[in-house]
Amino acid sequence: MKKKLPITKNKDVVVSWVYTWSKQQDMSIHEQRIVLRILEACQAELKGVKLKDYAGTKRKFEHGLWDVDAQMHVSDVIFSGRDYNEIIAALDSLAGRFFTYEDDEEWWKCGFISNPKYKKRTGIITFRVSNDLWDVFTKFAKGYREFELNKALALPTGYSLRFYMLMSGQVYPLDISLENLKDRLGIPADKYKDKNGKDRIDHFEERVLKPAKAALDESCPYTFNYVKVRENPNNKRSKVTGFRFYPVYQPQFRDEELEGKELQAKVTARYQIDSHVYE
DNA sequence: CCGAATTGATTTACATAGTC
DNA sequence: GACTATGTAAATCAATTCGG
Repeated sequence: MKKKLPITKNKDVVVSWVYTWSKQQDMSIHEQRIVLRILEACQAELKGVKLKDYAGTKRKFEHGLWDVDAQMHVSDVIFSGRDYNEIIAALDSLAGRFFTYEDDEEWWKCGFISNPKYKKRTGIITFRVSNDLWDVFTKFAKGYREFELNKALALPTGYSLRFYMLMSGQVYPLDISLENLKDRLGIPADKYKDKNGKDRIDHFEERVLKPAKAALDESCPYTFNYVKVRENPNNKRSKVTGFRFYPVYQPQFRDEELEGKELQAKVTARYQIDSHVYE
């Protein structure tokens, strides 16, 4: 029986992503990197780079019947030092997380990864990614250019990535309270406040909003503008309670449109391989 | 009573000092 | 050096008071 793969507009996938990701606020930076490495592999695949040859010998992503077998080196996830307790903690935690997908047609849920392994002393980690999840990742990766992905990997904070996820597919302006925004970005509620507990909007803007916006402006298909939302909208000096984000679509950075045909061919080719196996 | 000036409160921009 | 916390002055609006 041929498995019906979800055929959904990229936008829907991205929305699904945002939804899921927003629930992963406590995901550690190492877990995030693992997820991003998977995304990276999806992009490589989209670009037609054979996974086997991708990034040297240590990294492998091989398609199986139900899963993608992934192999990488600890240094792909943990940049400084190599404490295997850390990588085990990250794999363990990530294996306990679930991705939920929903569109008009179907609903499903699966773990981010399964069968995580760490070979001691070699620094090699392996795990499996479900084909369903891989498909979603692939579609998401289409909207996220490689350059920016690398930047996200390097960012210890990952704010820009979260903003991207927040704004992708967003059509209307989005109001978010300061508390909610901090929550979504994984910033402790008491950060960016002075000792009296008052918000320092200036710092928040400087350290969080501006860098994220700058990163997205530079290379992403979706970015945003924002204005401050005040307690009393008529009073320009009243307290800032949140922000209103205006999504900005930058089609010049959307390679899906330009290379759409090529990408479609690549993806379809793999689908056909999968289909063949299923039948 | 009504508008103008003063006072008060609050936010922001800029600066400075401390920390890893 | 990058980041954080704190301080201070300028900006600016709301409320109050003043003068006619």
